[in-house]
Amino acid sequence: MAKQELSIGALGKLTGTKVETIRFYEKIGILPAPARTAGNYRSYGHDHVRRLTFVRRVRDLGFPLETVRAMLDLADQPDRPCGEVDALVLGQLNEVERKIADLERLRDELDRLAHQCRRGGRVAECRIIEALSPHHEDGHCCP
Amino acid sequence: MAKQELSIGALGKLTGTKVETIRFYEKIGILPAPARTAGNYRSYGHDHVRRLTFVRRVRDLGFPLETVRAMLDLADQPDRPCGEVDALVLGQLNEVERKIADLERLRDELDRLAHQCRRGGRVAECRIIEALSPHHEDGHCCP
DNA sequence: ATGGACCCTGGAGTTACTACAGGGTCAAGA
DNA sequence: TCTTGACCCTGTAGTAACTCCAGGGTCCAT
Repeated sequence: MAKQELSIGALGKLTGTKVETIRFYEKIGILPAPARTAGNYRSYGHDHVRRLTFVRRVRDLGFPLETVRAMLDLADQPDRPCGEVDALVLGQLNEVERKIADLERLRDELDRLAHQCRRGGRVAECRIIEALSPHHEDGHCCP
Repeated sequence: MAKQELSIGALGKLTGTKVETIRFYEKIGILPAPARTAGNYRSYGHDHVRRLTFVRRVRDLGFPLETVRAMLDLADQPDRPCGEVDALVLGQLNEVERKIADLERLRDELDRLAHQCRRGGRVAECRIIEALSPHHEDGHCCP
């Protein structure tokens, strides 16, 4: 395989992705089909690494593939009328901020648990459910 | 339905959860089976609201049900030997912090896009993929 | 007493992977 | 040169976490 070019297995290792998942992303159009070697092996370049890393991270943050696709479209052709882009960007900004807030509450409680553990040898009380309960600005509920 | 008690539809609305999903969580043991009315309707109380809200939020943050289950177990019986609990808590603390870092980079780029849009009428350039690419401490890859 | 909104169970469909089965490619070593 | 083990190919089937639908019962406001 030519220098700079990666086999599917190498790409998988670099990005923490299963080989089957990479082929799946190609099939559904999330990743562009790469060049092939003489022996019909897929051959990836650095932009594939970046794109796949992005996809995997956004998925790991709980966004569906549909959202990933919208973000990739934005990156692929950013010179589109602003109205189209704006609602998308603002909506996602909103969701990102909600997730950050939830994760911070989760982190604080996990932190507390870790310290409590180290002191008493037992956890004794765990408020992890309360950390992400109603009252903390409800987010997506209640009419 | 007695005061304080909710039908499955009401619980769904309160927590932003589909009725079918609630029944699914009951079947796989994430939510305890609630009391039934004379007419065989499920009847939920306030602890169900809190528990389900927690489950939905943790899922929305990209954690699998297996992790949700582990967290719920921790909440249900926190008085367990610390060694057991510690690895779990620290591992999750780690993941939570990685997610927060990724979300903050995503937020910064979305923010930039929103402002760029408002100024030029076009987005012109979008670095959203770069925001979650390698280099930014790789996270879960590279041997 | 009846029509519409809501509930029940059980089973099929969807999304996003994940794991084979059956076979070809390739580099290293006997 | 030949072989053998690691890796690749396509295609299909299985899994996780929902989501939808069919066929039927409950509830209550008119």
